[in-house]
Amino acid sequence: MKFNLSQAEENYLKAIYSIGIDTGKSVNTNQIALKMKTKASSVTDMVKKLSDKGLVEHKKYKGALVTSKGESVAVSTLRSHRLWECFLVDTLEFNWDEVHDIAEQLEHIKSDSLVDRLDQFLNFPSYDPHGDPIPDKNGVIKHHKNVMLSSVEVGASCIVIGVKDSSSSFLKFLDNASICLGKKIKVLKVEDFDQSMQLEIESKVITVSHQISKNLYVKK
Amino acid sequence: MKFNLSQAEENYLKAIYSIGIDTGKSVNTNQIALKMKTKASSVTDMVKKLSDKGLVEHKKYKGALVTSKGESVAVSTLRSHRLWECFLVDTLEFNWDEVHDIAEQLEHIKSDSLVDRLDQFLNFPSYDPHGDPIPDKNGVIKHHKNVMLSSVEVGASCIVIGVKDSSSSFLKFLDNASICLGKKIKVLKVEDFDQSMQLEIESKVITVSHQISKNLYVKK
DNA sequence: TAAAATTTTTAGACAAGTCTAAAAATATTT
DNA sequence: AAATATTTTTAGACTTGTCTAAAAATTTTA
Ligand SMILES: [Mn+2]
Ligand SMILES: [Mn+2]
Ligand SMILES: [Mn+2]
Ligand SMILES: [Mn+2]
Repeated sequence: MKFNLSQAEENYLKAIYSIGIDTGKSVNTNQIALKMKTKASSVTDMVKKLSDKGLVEHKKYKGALVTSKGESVAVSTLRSHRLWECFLVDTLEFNWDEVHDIAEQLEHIKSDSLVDRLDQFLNFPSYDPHGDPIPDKNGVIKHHKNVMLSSVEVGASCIVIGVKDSSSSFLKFLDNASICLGKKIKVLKVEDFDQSMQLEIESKVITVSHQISKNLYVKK
Repeated sequence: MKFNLSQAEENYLKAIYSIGIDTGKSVNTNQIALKMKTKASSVTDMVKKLSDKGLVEHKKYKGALVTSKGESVAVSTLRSHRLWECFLVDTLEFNWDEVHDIAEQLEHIKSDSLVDRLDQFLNFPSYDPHGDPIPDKNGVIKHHKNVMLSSVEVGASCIVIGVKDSSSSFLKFLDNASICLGKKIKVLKVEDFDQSMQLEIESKVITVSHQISKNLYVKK
């Protein structure tokens, strides 16, 4: 498929696709406006345009969903974004909290083979530096199971496999707490009052708020 | 210095800077329009805008020249462009005729440290895949001496160090003729009528037009 | 140096993407 | 079910970068 979309169009499609994945339902104008940090009226304009191009399905006053064409654009933009993040962290040695804004630009570079060559150079990584799965060349994604640290029961251990929020401030907090992907965490206690958790990480004990624990993906 | 320029502004500055370097004189509206593949009226608009921002010096009807501020933008864009071309050829193994259009996009990525990290990863290359010098972090460029193959006398030998035209069609021609950077060429004969040259390259003899020989930089 | 040719600028228009303010539709409360 | 609140769309405006056509300035030619 050969689309020629602007960066704005690609960004909107990514936003609509990812909100749609999260919620399963049709995506509201205001949700898109929130994610895109823009006004509802701008969203309406763009949704109309994407609808004209057959990239989203839109019913007036009822929200939008990406079509399969729109999904393929969104997924390939995500693939590009995540591969560039790998490159920035693994090859150029950026910290994981520094790469999002740069990847946000790099994901829009137009080239038939650039992303595939990058993929090959990086040895076909499955996950980006924040634990998000990287779609393959054909757009196939291995979604992970969405187990949050906050839902792990007292006494159980788990391994960090991703972050839900990848804001710089959250990632820096994790750096400070020496929490990174692959780290083993044991849940010692959950406070009834505010659901803060006492954790054992490498024989050190720390306490984290619910806000923190519900933004960490874990397995096992 | 902290400018926040659009891609269009950066491209115009590169164009005005490089025409200015070639000719030494003030750069005409039509020359810029030709290089930018746009209309003279669009150039006038943009030059006015760049002039308002102190990036070019413009006298009505008399052409434009980059200021030192404008030069520093142009040079840092060139640096970015050429480093990305190195990356594409050396790291991602693109052919030298495939990289210009991609670098034309990559050069505009905004980041404080991206280009410097790329420079380091590539081990501070001095020249891009077409033999063009790469400005250092401080904007210092080692211009090479602009000796064209066409000016080499009969009987003399030289080494290819760059191409003037880096269009895909020229580069593909060179690939076919097994001419690449570093290759040794001996001039066997120059035809009086059309200045075509008979060359010896790795004990093979080929004939090239003046068009070709005046687009190859050589040394020695 | 006056006429002709060329170059450059201005004037006015358009597309993309955004915004504010107001109108219309939908959802929630009473 | 009517009134109220919220969400969404429309209307109109603005910015950036482009274009065509016409006017103005400069350069070349005679
Ligand atoms: Mn990111
Ligand atoms: Mn990521
Ligand atoms: Mn180039
Ligand atoms: Mn080059």
